[in-house]
Amino acid sequence: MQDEIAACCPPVTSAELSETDAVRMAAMFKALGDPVRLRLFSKVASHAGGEACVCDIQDVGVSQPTVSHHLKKLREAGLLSSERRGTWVYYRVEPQVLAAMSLLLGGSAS
Amino acid sequence: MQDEIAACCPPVTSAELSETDAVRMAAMFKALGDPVRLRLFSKVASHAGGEACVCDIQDVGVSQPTVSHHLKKLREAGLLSSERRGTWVYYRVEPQVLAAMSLLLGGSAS
DNA sequence: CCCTTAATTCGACACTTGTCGATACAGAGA
DNA sequence: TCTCTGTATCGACAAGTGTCGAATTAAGGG
Repeated sequence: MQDEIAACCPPVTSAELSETDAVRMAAMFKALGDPVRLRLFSKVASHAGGEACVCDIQDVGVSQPTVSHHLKKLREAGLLSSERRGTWVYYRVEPQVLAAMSLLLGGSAS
Repeated sequence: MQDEIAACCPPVTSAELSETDAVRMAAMFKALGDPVRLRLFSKVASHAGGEACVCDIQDVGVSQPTVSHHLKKLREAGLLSSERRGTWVYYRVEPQVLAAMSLLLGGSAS
């Protein structure tokens, strides 16, 4: 298992990143590089059941369109996935991507 | 040991980030959110002896002033430290910060 | 001193990003 | 079908970012 993680990348301390890998990984880090986005991500990640409705997490001090915009960015970066169920849209964390980032930074895969 | 790491933060999956912690951590992720910067960081981190002279790592496809600019950003984010020795300036990774990010993403501290 | 090499700082500019209000879309119920 | 609530998209704009060439500082060697 975890083939996708193995694909990219070993810890930064062990080998130099290729340009392509750097582009891929930088996009993920960039997605967490905004305080509002990081908080949204954190709210989803720590929410009971592993998923959260937008309505559960949208209290981060910015307007509703801005929340939606940031969630889209997190989705495009592959960090979150979304699913509509009835009126509500639920977001959940993509664990492989999270693990890949953690691994790159030198931690063990969770 | 690792008091600074413990100070910020437990894994995202275990608790929601405060606004202040989100600002602190987002700044670190942001620093790695550029491909050129991530490559520079990777080159320093994987360099023999745990440190690298600017001249060792400046071949990343952008001009030398741009390299210097990115290294400054990484320094300001606390990810790298620098020291001048004679003509050359050496950069090295700050391990606590790296560990804090990895921990936040759910990996074990390295 | 002057010259050479290493690295940073400066000034400028195109491009990206975060934010908002207004608007549109989706589903559930009356 | 009309309305209400939840979410996404649009259009606009100020602020931030990555990049460069030119100029500057730092250190060493003639």
